[in-house]
Amino acid sequence: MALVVYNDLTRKKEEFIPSKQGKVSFYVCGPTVYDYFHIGNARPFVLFDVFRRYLESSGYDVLYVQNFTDIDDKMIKRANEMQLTVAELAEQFIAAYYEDADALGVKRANIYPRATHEIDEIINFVKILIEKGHAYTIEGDVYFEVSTFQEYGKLSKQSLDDLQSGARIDIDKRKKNPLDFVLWKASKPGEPLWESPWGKGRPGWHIECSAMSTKYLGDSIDIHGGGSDLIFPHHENEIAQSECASGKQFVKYWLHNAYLMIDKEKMSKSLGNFMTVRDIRKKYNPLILRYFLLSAHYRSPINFSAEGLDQAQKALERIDNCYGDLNFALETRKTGAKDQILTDAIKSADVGVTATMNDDFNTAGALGNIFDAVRAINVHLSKHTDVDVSALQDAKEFLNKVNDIFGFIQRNKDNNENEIDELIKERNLARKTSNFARSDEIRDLLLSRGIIIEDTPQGTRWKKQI
RNA sequence: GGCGGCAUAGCCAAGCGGCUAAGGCAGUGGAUUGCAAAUCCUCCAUCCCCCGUUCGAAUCGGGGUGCCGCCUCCA
Repeated sequence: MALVVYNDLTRKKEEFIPSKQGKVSFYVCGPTVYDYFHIGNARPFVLFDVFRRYLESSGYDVLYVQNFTDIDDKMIKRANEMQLTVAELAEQFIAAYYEDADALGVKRANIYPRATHEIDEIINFVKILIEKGHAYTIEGDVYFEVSTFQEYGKLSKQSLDDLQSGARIDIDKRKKNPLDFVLWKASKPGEPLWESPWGKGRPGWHIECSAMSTKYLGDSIDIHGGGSDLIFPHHENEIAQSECASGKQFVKYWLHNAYLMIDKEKMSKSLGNFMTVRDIRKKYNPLILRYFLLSAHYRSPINFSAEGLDQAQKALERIDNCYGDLNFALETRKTGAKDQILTDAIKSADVGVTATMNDDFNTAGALGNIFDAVRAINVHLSKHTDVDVSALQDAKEFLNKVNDIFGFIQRNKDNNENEIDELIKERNLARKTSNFARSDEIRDLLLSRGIIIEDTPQGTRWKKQI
C-alpha cells in the first residue's frame, strides 16, 4: 500500500511519488531567530520531523533542509532592543533553537542554511528575475511583479483580483501593484547591509527560501512544508519567484500543518498568547509535548491546554511502562510456551501503523495501533510467568521501529544506578523483616529523586519519572 | 467580500458509505500488592440540528446553528 499525501496545491490526496526514485528532497521553513520559539512553532518542527523519519523508515533516502531566517525587520528591531548586533542575536537564538528542538527529539536536518550566509545566491536569484522581466527596481528596492506570473495565486486559490480587493496592506504608490513584494530592500541607516547591483541593502523574506532551496535541493523539490499561515503570501511568493526563475515546477507536494490553538485562538507572537518550549521544559518532559503534538492529525487544529498535556503524559507513560516492563521481562523471565495471540497482535499492529501512516501521515490513528500492541504485550506479561521470549523480542523490535518514527519513548537510564540498586537492596531486606516503615521511607526517598519503585514477582524494578 | 477548516462519550481523538463507532485520559466495580505502583478483567457514545440520496450514512448532497483560520509579520 503506497503512501498518500494531501497536496495543498491540488487540494487532494495523491500518491507520493518522488521525482527521483528512492530519494526525497524535503524543505521546511524554519524559524526567524529573534526569540525562543513557542509551542505553536514547535508543531511543524515535530510534525515534519516525524514525516521525514517515516519516509526514512519506509526506505527513502531523504535530504532534509530547514532554513534559519537571520535577517529581517524583526531581527533588526530585536537586536536594537537587546543592544546586540543582528549576527550576535542570530547566534544566540540559533543555539537556543538547537537546544529546544533537540529536547523535543527533533532530528537534526541535513542542512541548515542561513539567509546571511547565502547573499550571493540571493543576489543572483534576484538578477535572474530582473533579467527575465519579472522584477523591477525603485530607489534601491527590487520588487517582484506579480502580474508577470500567470499562475500567481495557484496555491492559495485566489485570483489577483480577489487578493487585491481583500488586501489590507498599506498601498505603496511606487509599486506597480499592491501585491508586488520586495526581493531586495535598500538599507536604512544603522541597518546591516550587503553590497548589491542595486546598492546597499538586504534580502527580502520570501527570496531566501527560493534561493536556498534551489541551491541545496535543485529547481524542483518533492516536499515543501510549513504552517498554514505561510500559504499566503510566503509560499505563493516562493512559487512565483522560483517558477519564474527556473521555468520548472518548484514543488511537487505542498504540505501545511494546522495551527496550535490556545483558548480557541491561534497561538501567535502577535497575539501574545504564546508559551515557549523553554517554558514547557521547566514543567514537563518535552517528549510529552512531542506526544501531544502527534496525538492529532496534522491538518486539524490542536488545542493546547495543561489538561491536554497531562493526558498526553499519562498516555505516554503507558507506552514507556510497557517498553520498560517488556525489557525487564526479557532480563528476568524464562522462555515459556509460544503465544500466537501476542505474535498476531504485534504483526497486526505493525501492519496497522504502516497502513495508517501511509494515509497522509495519520499519527493519531497510528497511536491507536501502538496501544493495541501495548495492551497485547501487557496481557502476555500479566498472564504468563514464563514468557514467549521470541514473541517479546518481536514486540520489542516493533516498539523500537515505532520509536524510530515517533521518537517519544524514554529509554534513558540513570547514572547513579549503583546507589539506586543499593537502596533497593536495603529496602527489600526491610520488607523481608516486615519493617515497612523503613521500606516505605526508602521508596519515598527514591521518589523524591524521581525514581519510581515497582515490586513484581520477578523482583523489584525501578524507572525514572517522565 | 474572496478562500478554507472544524463540530464523534466527562475530556482528548481516529474513522471518510456496510462487521458489535479505534485508541488514550478520567471514572465504576473486581483481580493482584505488606501498602503502593505498574498491570489485567469489567462497565462507560449512535456521531451538532433539519431535509435528502442510498438496500445501507458519523461518513455523500442541500439547508441551518456554532466555532476557528488565511487574505498584514506570523509555524
